[in-house]
Amino acid sequence: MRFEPVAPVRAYERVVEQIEQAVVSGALKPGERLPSERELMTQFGVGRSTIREALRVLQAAEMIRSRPGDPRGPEVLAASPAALHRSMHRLARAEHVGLAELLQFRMILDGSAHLLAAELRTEDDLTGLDAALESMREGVSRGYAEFSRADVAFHEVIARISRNPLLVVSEEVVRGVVLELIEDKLEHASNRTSLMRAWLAHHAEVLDAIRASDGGGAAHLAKQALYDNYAEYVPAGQRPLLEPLLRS
Amino acid sequence: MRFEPVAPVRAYERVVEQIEQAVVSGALKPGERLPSERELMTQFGVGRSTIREALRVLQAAEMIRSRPGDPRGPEVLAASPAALHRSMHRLARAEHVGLAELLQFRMILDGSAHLLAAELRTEDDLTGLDAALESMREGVSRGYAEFSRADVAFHEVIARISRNPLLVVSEEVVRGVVLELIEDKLEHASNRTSLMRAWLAHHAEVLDAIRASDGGGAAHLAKQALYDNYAEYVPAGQRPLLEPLLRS
DNA sequence: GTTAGTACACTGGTCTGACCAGTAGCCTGC
DNA sequence: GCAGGCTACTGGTCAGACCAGTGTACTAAC
Repeated sequence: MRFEPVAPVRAYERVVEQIEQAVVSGALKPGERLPSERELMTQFGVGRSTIREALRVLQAAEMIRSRPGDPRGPEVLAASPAALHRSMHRLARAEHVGLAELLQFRMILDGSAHLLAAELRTEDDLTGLDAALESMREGVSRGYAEFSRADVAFHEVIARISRNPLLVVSEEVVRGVVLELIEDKLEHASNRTSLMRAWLAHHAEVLDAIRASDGGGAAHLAKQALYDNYAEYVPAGQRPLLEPLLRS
Repeated sequence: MRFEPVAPVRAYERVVEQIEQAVVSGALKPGERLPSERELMTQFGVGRSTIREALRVLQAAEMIRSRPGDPRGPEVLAASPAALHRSMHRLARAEHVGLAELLQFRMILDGSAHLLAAELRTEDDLTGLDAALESMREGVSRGYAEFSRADVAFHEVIARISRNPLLVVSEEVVRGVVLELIEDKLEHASNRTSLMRAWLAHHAEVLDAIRASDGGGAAHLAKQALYDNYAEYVPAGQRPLLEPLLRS
């Protein structure tokens, strides 16, 4: 017979618990309002400081937002990857997770998204991809910022075609963290125009593979493109970690 | 000329900012202590409630932990994936992700983990896997709960061999969510012993592939095993979403 | 000298009550 | 009909208090 260690349960934790439960169960939908702090205080039978600490925790988790003076009370937010992004970013900075691991993960996600996209794409999806590629082509002459936005849009279309929100969100988060880690190095890239052209050519190839419903090909192209573009920022000793993914 | 919208900066946010900065910059290392709330109050020149709200936020981010009565003050924690785990869990439950998407995602993660494990495994890793498999074999006769624990342990070893914490954490989270969704159905499974034996055989095959450094084979076996075990709970119309992954 | 027991100073958790700046909506007075 | 101000609220912050619990230093008994 073994006993579990018990931790004292704080009052604010039980408040968080109940509100969180109401949100995830759907009893409180995004856009709806919580009662005011003073009202919650009487409903929960605790002091205002307890309520406020609970609301702070929920706010840090990006579940609610409150604004002084708003008589409608704190707002319930839609689930967003913002909190996920923050915690992943923190973890990455704490260097348990380096660029190599992030890139590895991104190759996995991006490769799978392309594979699924190639297999599941409809004619409409292809039209959307054509449009996204065209924006990128225009972006080349409009400067890096514009091109980058079009690039992100292309990736988002791919992710959407794969029809898996988890894939979409994870990829978005990891992409953001990767960019934050190397943005200073990217700033100094000299030959941006040729980089953009190469990137554009990659995407055109990917699109061809997707059009041909060649999932394996699209996945490989996507992973290869990530490797070609970012591997130089990964310490040489860790690059072998990425290579098995290119062969799959 | 465009202006940025400004958001009022709360006092507790600036407290969070400073403490967080001290932690990520390394000025405060894990295991070290923050001053007591009353001391922080005078250092920051704010009231105790402000300090407490800041500490709550940091605590929700798993950066510190405080215990009443400890005269050494709040403890700075080492970076851990716990916060990431929580936010991913929340997102998975909130986003309209069904069993099909979860399983798809898990096949991707598990497949990639097995692929990497097969390519990166050392002799020591193989020893660890042998031990884990042995525990599973013993678990068969000790009942489902014991077997399940050994199974989880096996998966964790695999994930650790792949040497990517993101993969480890994501897979753990998704596995948890999947189990939550179907646990009621699993409870009623009648022929548990034969299920366990089949599962065990699967794992032995996987181990063989990993021993042979056959990444593709290990990945395929892992995905196939997930499909065989869980596809029956996925609505028939959504099963085609999973099949492209089996062919990669 | 060692040890059991106790007193104390301190911790975080919670409550109360207060004040402030700001908001939304009503409600005048034109 | 409408601009402008009034008012009742909101959240943000502070001050002060009490409590249960902890760690430590001191004391008393052996």
